[in-house]
Amino acid sequence: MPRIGMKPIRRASLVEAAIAEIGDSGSLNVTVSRIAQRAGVSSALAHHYFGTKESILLSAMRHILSVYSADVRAALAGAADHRGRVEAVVRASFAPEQFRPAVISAWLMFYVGAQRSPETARLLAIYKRRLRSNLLAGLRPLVGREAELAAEGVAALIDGLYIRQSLARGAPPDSAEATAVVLDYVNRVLGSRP
Amino acid sequence: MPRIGMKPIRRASLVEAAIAEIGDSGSLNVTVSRIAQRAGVSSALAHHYFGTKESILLSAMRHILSVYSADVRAALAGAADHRGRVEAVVRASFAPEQFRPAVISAWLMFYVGAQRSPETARLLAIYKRRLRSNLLAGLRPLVGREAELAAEGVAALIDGLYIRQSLARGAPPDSAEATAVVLDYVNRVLGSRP
DNA sequence: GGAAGTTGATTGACTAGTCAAGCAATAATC
DNA sequence: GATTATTGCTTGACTAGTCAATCAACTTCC
Repeated sequence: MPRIGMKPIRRASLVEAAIAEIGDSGSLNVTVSRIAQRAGVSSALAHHYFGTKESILLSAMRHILSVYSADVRAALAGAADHRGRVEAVVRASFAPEQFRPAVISAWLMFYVGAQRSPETARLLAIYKRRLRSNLLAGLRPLVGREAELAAEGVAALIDGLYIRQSLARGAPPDSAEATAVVLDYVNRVLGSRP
Repeated sequence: MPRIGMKPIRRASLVEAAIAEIGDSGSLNVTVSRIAQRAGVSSALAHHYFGTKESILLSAMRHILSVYSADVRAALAGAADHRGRVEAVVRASFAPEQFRPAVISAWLMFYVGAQRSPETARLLAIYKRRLRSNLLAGLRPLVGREAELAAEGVAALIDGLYIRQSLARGAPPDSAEATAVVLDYVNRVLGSRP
């Protein structure tokens, strides 16, 4: 049943299947066969479209990062002031679409992958830089040179809450509580300033 | 050259080699052969003493956790008041002996392992509970029911700083800065209370 | 007829775990 | 004090299994 124009469809469904598979198996059992099977195709086809397994996983990572970036941009667009911008970044980070088991597992796997794959490390470094930059843009006008320390703290807090959630398999992620923890920190940093 | 009484020596050196190997290769390349080779023995010997690969890795984890526990206890013993106890836990968490590349990589691997190994998850849950309990003991007398949120924040901050450091391969971990970030948070929570 | 899409079967590399045998130090026996 | 048995230690070679990647062939569309 070969229909023309399947390339983007297959690529998308394989990427989706890879993320789901990572989420289910906890990131190490992911074989190309399993990903392909979940996407409803043969493993050979996965290789046909991606070449290597690493390429599939990198595409999955790029997909997650780009969805996250879009969410952050959308949240920032609706923010009224500096404080609002910081809160927007935090809320976007824990939006239910992001803060769900499959994506959380995928993030953990990215950190592992970055240990050996330079391309994974590069993508993660871009995320890290962008997050820091977004936070600083909101914080610096409000707290001046304290901003650096605070941005580092907020970023680490976000990453830490993700990683801790990955441990609680079974318990569904609680976006509201995670957001509350980070915003509490932000409030302490900003105090009652404008 | 078989001398009697080698069992504890071999077990210790294999555990040490496992941690070093995890640190070098970033946690996934660790094969029993490599661990054994680094410890200067054959892979069969590693199986003789540990039975399974998982058992080697669990022993490595237990070793790291027990050293960390001892460090925390020692730091707590020297603390004068509640605030000192919280600071002691934080400082112990980033003591140079703990906060070094091999151990940081090992922690990352524990989180990954916990996804599938119930025993790993159990050990990590114990660590999580103990950390929380240590923090609460110091925080609760000072901030009452705000303590829960603060303890969760401090714990996530510690985990997050570890995970972020795992990314900075090459750059040596900066214990002082990590400690400063967390203590800054603690100070904001405690304010200028006694 | 050619191009795009797809797969079953295969290959080659790697790995955890097993096994039987060999070696050195101690203990038992005379 | 010398011989022998026992025990702990160690290994090379092997098994069985997995997985990424390749290939040759088949199918449908234009």
